[in-house]
Amino acid sequence: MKTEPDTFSLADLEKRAGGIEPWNGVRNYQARNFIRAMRVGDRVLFYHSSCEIPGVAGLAEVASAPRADETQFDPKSDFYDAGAKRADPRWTLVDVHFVAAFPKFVPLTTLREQAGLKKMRLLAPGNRLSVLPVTPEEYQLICQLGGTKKK
DNA sequence: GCCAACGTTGGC
DNA sequence: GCCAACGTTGGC
Repeated sequence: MKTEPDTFSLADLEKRAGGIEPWNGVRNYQARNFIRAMRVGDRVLFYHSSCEIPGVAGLAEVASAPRADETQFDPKSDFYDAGAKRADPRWTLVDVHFVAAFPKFVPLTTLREQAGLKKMRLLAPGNRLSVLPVTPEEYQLICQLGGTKKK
């Protein structure tokens, strides 16, 4: 899951009550569908984008079932969607729970050097999705690069 | 700040 | 349903 650290970083997540934040504001159908496939306990790589050194900052996990993103119904929200209906919500979120900051930040440049990550969705040209699937192998390799024992 | 990539919108 | 225009993302 991607976030701009200037807006909301892994350190910000850790400081939240219980280390939990509802991941609102996703407004792309493909990304939404990935969220809808999430289950409690799913592991998350926490990626910092649009910053000085983009890369994976650490680990989080899914802490709720997918549910309606309330900001779609709030006219005052930046994420308001006039076309979204209560009876059939258009946009979905999960709660994200802090797990750990990597002892070693894993920059995007390092990810690109890995033979084992050639097919990773995050590294595909023109990728713009804020939520992307990761294979267990990719997850494990990136944990090793980050200096965290695999879980 | 630039630009490539891609999603969305809206005219037809 | 096509496609040009436009907006956004995000690395560099």
